[in-house]
Amino acid sequence: PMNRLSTSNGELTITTSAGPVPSQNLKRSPSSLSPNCTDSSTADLLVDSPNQPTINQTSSNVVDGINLDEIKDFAKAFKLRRLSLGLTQTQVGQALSVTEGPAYSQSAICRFEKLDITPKSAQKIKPVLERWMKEAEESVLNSRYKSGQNHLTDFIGIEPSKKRKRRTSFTPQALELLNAHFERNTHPSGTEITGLAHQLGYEREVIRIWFCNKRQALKNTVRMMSKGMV
Amino acid sequence: PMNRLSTSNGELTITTSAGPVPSQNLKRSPSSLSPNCTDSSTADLLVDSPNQPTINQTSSNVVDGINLDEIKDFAKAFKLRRLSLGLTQTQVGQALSVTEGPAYSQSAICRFEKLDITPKSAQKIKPVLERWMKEAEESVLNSRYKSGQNHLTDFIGIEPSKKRKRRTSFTPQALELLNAHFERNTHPSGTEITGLAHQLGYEREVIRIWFCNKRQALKNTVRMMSKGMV
DNA sequence: AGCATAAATAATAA
DNA sequence: TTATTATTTATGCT
Repeated sequence: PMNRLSTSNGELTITTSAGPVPSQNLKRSPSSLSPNCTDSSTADLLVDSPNQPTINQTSSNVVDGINLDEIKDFAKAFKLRRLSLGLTQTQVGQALSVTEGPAYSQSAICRFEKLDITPKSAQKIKPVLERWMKEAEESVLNSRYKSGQNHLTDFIGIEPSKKRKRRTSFTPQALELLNAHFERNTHPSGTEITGLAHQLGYEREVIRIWFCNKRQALKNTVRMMSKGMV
Repeated sequence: PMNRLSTSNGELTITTSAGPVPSQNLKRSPSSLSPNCTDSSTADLLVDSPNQPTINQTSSNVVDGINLDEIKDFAKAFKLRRLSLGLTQTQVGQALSVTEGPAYSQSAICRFEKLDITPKSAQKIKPVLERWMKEAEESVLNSRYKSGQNHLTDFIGIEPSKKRKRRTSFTPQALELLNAHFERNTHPSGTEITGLAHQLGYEREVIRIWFCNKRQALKNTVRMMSKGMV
């Protein structure tokens, strides 16, 4: 059947700050070039002894004196906390390589959360993640008592989430003009559209689409009103 | 400065079940054909009154007698809960269209979470989402006392967590051909994709995705080069 | 160590 | 609503 985790924890209480949800983002690890075939690696985290089963492959609860249930619970809690902080695996990984040295890639975080690692490896990483989680929490808590601006940023050590490229947004002036036009004529000619675009400094296509969507909206409004839904 | 939410909530307590984290998944809305210019839409949720600012654009706390802070808090809580249940926007959307009628697409959920909607719209959707969240919670709680297998499935109404597709690896020959195509045309037509897929012996979808990712990579490269990061 | 990139999710343009 | 793009996550490989 489904490979279910044998975990059996009860509740998990999450405390999240009031601050602005630092919405996910951050340019991915520069897919820069120079694929230097890192030879000087120490690849210890993910490979300790050959062919050891990963945690999610084992069914027992204790292996080599390591409490797997505890690790499973922690992994879940960690992920949830990460999400509640609005952070990506990449961000955490980057933060960690600053704090803890360069051994915590996005991949490593991913594998830990999925428990796609051996018990020994997990045991080794766990305290690092615990420490980080604790600090992250404090950082968030602090922000509550400080300026109100949360300081997770300092903590992360990187630019916080550059905004995703925003879709075109029209200025109120532009909207005014567009709406005025729309009232006169919901189907402007190609020439008119070009004129508007030029006059307002938007791409012609953007203006064209605006009229499409506007007509759609009008149609919906009419329909709703006729249904008494508005 | 940053557009911060003016929310001021305190804690948020999340209770998560023990069950297997229903890892995210679910095929996206079939990228099927027939780009029928849906005219018969009902698009009511997103358009109530013309040019009303969306919630995240307004700074006040109460508009039209609607408590925006409350909605903001709820939106956050909703997202967190959704994540803690391991559900995607798509899944919630699908579940809702079964329960509540066909007006809750992934996009709608996305917009609600981002508060990229007008207060009125939000007010209209909120109770639906609240109800759903409440039920989802109960469903999870129940599972604890029952067989141990959680019944969120019944509730969601869809297959839970299809396994992630195995990562395809392309042969050097295939890559050569694909790259050659890409250089000629980064946006192959449906027919071309089908042809390539057939010729190379891969699934059509795999080839389609390859081009998506390739375009993405190209864009990233260009962006970096223009920033002198390369 | 951990990159490169396939696959999946979220957001947005059309 | 649907199609596609923007971003994140996961994994094959060495």
